[in-house]
Amino acid sequence: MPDPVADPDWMALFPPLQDLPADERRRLCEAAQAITLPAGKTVFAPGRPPEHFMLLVEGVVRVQQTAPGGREIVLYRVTGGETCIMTTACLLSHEAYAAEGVTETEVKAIAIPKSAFDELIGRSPGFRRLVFSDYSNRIADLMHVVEEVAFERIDKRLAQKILARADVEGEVAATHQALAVELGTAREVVSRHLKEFQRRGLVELERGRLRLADRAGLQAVAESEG
Amino acid sequence: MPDPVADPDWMALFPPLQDLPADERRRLCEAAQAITLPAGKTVFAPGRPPEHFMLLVEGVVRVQQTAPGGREIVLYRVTGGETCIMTTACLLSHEAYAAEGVTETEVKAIAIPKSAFDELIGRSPGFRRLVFSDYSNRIADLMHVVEEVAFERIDKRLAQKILARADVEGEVAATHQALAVELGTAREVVSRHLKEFQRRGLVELERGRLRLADRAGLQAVAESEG
DNA sequence: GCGGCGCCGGTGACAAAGTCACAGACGCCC
DNA sequence: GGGCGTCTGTGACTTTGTCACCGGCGCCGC
Repeated sequence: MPDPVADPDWMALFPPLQDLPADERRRLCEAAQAITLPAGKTVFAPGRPPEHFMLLVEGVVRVQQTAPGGREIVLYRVTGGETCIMTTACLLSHEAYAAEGVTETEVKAIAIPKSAFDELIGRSPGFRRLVFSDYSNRIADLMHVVEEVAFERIDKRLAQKILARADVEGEVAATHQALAVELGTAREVVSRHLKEFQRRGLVELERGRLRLADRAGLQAVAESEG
Repeated sequence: MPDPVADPDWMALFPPLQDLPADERRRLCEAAQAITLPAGKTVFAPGRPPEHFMLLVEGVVRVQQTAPGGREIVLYRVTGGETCIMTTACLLSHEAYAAEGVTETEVKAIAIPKSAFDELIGRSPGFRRLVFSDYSNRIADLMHVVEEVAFERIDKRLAQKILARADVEGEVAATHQALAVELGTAREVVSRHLKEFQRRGLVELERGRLRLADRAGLQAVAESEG
């Protein structure tokens, strides 16, 4: 029978932690602090050093970059069961944040003090794997962003994005501006392409939302070459 | 007096390793294997899983991405005293490479078997710091690339690049194609901008090389706004 | 109810960047 | 010297990004 102090609910999301001996789990749980953040809050931003290592339990954090000129681009999202790499990187190498993190939903997370993090990393091979694998995934995400931005056509990327963000009804709740930030482009560009999609009968547009009218057609655009 | 087996030359490049007790250093040195690669060799590429963790002792490895259409972009370079993150990431999370690594000079490196790497990571806080800090630096590099590609003008980036690659004489040995790959753009675009730089008296062009004629002028372009 | 204000989307004109096709120049090797 | 591959130049065109400005919509306070 599990010990409720050494096995809180959130720990189920992080299987590697369960490899730890019970007494270490207990110490970890005592050091950890559960926090809840509302949607739309800035979690981290350039110029604010973090103090804790973060495990995200529930919700979504969007990580994005803002250019001096005001244009923005979404880099990746952190969801439940993942660690916040930016925070980790800053904690471990004392560098400044180069990006900004914003909660997109209400977020529940576990904060672990740096000292406890260091100890865990040293003692638990599973925890190391967790952290390293999150790092690797972020690097893969970033390389994907580079590839998209540098080489792919906007219409293709836009089609991919709205297909990915559509709910089961085929509805996408996003302004043109929000989609532009996803792609790292300008709002006008998104507006024009959406207009063209509409002309071709691929989507129907409304203020602040759109509906997929021809999924197959959009798929064709999303998978088109060069 | 240092033990020549436990303190080979290359270890001086990796200070954290010197924190290890002498017997562990010795074991590490026995497990490690020094390798030398000629310039222009592909070190890793999508589809080939690595078997060793790599410490780069001397030389430069260029890491780049190739698009289906054949266009390429340089992501970052690995130099002496750094670890090869792509290799590490692949070793630790069993993912495929998403990029390609090519030696730009002759390269001397130390290969460490996965098992020895795991042990080191567990035992040496300094070694962990080394690996994590290399990870963080790569992430920072990649975010910088995203920012440049998504938001900066080509002429500005080109000016920065040739300033950075010029030797003390102000010479840059690179073809237009090579510069295009650095920036992730097309060769024609580079040719036209260089032509314009020449017209303005900023550079002198030759086949396969160019010379800075007006460093201050280029600097102005490199630092210009929007 | 009405007047602002801020966000949302639309548009035209233009500038910058990327694509395509092709041509000439240079270096090198036989 | 001829042939070949790489390097560079160029024109015409498409796509993307920028700028300036518009009207519409919703919301809030009065």
